[in-house]
Amino acid sequence: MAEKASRARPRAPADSRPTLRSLAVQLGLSPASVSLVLNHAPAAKAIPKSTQDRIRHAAAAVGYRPNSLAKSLRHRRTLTVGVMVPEISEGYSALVMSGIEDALMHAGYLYFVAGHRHRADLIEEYPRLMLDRAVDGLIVVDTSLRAPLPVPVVAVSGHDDLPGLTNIVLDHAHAASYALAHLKGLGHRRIAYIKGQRFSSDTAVRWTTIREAARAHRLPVDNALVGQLAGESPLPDLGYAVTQRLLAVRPRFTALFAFNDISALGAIRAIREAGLRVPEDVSVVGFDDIASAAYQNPGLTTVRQPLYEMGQRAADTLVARLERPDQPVPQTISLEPSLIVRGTTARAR
Amino acid sequence: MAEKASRARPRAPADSRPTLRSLAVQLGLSPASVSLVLNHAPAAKAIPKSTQDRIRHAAAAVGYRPNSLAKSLRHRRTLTVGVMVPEISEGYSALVMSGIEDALMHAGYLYFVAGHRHRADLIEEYPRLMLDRAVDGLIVVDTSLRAPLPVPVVAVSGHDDLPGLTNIVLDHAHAASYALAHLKGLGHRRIAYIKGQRFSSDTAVRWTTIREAARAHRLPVDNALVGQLAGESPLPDLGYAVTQRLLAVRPRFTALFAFNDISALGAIRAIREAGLRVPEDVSVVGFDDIASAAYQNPGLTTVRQPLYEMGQRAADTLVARLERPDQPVPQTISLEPSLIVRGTTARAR
DNA sequence: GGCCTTTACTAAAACGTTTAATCTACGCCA
DNA sequence: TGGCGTAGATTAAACGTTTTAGTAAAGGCC
Repeated sequence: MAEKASRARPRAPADSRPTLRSLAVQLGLSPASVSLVLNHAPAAKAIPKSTQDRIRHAAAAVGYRPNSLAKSLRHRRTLTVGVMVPEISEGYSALVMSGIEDALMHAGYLYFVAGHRHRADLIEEYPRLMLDRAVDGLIVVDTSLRAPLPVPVVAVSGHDDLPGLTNIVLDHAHAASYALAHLKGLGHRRIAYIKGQRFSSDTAVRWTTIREAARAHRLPVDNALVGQLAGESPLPDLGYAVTQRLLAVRPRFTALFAFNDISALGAIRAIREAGLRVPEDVSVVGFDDIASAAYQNPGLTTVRQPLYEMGQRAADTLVARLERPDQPVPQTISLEPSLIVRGTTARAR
Repeated sequence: MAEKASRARPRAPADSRPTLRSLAVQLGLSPASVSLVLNHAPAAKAIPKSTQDRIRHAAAAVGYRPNSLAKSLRHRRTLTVGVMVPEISEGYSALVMSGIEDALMHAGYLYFVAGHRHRADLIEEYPRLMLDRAVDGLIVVDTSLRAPLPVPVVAVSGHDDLPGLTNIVLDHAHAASYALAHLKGLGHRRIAYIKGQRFSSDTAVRWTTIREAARAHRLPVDNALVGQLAGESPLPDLGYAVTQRLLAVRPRFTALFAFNDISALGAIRAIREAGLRVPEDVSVVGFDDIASAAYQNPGLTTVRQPLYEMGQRAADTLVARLERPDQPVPQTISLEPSLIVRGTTARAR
């Protein structure tokens, strides 16, 4: 069957995979015919069943797998997308990526990942690198884009208005309202807030909607009780630092609404170190509902973002845009938050 | 300067990037010359400085970026590697990936990510998909490989002995010894253990080394106090379930050594729900030192794996193997654990 | 003036596909 | 006999690079 092992072969060194051409030679056919058949091209119907079978069997026998670089070069699409996140090693991005992964794999795409750590040069550079690799589209997570890109882009928690960009966002008005209604219902009036870092793409909307919700619920917002995360660390230390400052303000707040779960954890630590108990003395509400929120002690009360779904939705939307480029580009897709009440909130005393 | 906008261009439609050929045409040169110059090929020294400058300026002016599919097709290397992890959305993989990312980016590589969730079919399938995309090599994290692959592979926490495979491992003997010495020093003798899932690549070594360390420290190991994680969940629930069963065994254990931090968190919850305090009544030691371990309440005492470094080391090793294929393949690279004592361990009472 | 060397490039094949256009042999019909 | 349609393929260009082997012209040397 197979050719006898020969010391000097003309083509196809042992280490490289069979190619369309080598397969064709072996079959005594042209690469064109083999290609037509293996791709179920319409033109292949001119080729008799018997030959088709011969081709398919041979392909299976030698384990032929098409070289996708060559395919992509020809087709001008790679079935590959790029994903940009601030950090890989962090609850928020990780959950979103999880959703992205499932949806992309299901659609037959592979993806590159790049973590830019909010460094402006990398936010410029990575899209270029990925475009060089001919990605068909891009998903950016919690990353604000300056200029439009020459491929379809979907932004998770993005709020930029750029041509060719679809934003997947949370309904922040509802989110703020849920949290404040909950705290108000527990009797809290003096509430501290931690805003996000300036580079975080949700920071602005979140704060705007919080103030609107506070007004709607007739809750005062004391500027002295508004802190802001400063620094690049993806760890709770930033929330810890801000909270220490907020704790110095008198009269003391009875509840705190953090920008995210990570900073809420830091806040809780600061509160405890100040000799106060959570939730008996101070209630804390986080944001995101990252995986570890449920396993804190006590469990963290938080506004849940459907992060996995947001990732999934982003990937599905991108794939849809890639497969049907003639369809209109969705501008904004909004998802609903929910309030997860656990153990860090209690009635004000 | 630029050609006037014309309705019907022969080549290079507006939406596609300039190519080497279009650049050459524009310069009145052959693609060969342009390629030689832009790549600083040795043969380019025959080309006068003036022409070189002309080429480089034109390239910069039109923003020429080489098509890397074409390059890769020609060079038979893509500067791309594949990374396989069990879960993306989890502390362990996330930290390792972080290290991988930094090292790979630094070396000029991009990478695909695939999360297989320990499904055997995906563990088979993903390497194929990535090889189809012509990755130069593969990094697998906490994933056991059945068959050798036709590209260099580095495994983080891998213990398989396959040709072409480099394993990055922890010194498990030291890890076990540190933890048990610590517990023994606190007066614990009755210690419960949680083993990892069967599919976890560290499970076997870890347990072997724990028993050896126990013998060395003259600590008894009561089989009734040995549990094993069962199930696929990457959440603390598995540790919670196992610990509930272990808590039923009398006389009760005074300390527990969990397979990882995630399961330790579940264990702590179970212990508290049984009305016991951590660490006053029961000490708990985790493993890994994932990011959230430090921010538990109290902070989790754990055996730290240098996960970031392991990822970095894996990527560096892979790149080295790719760039110098003639060098011998390192079989095993071992890194040192350390014991991080926080608040979940205390003197036995 | 003849020969050699250097300078400044170019031609063309190759990487592995896809696909529109073309070809050949055959059978059939008028 | 000539013409035509069709089955069953093939050819060749194209995707965008790289790289070896070449070539034409100019300059140097005797």
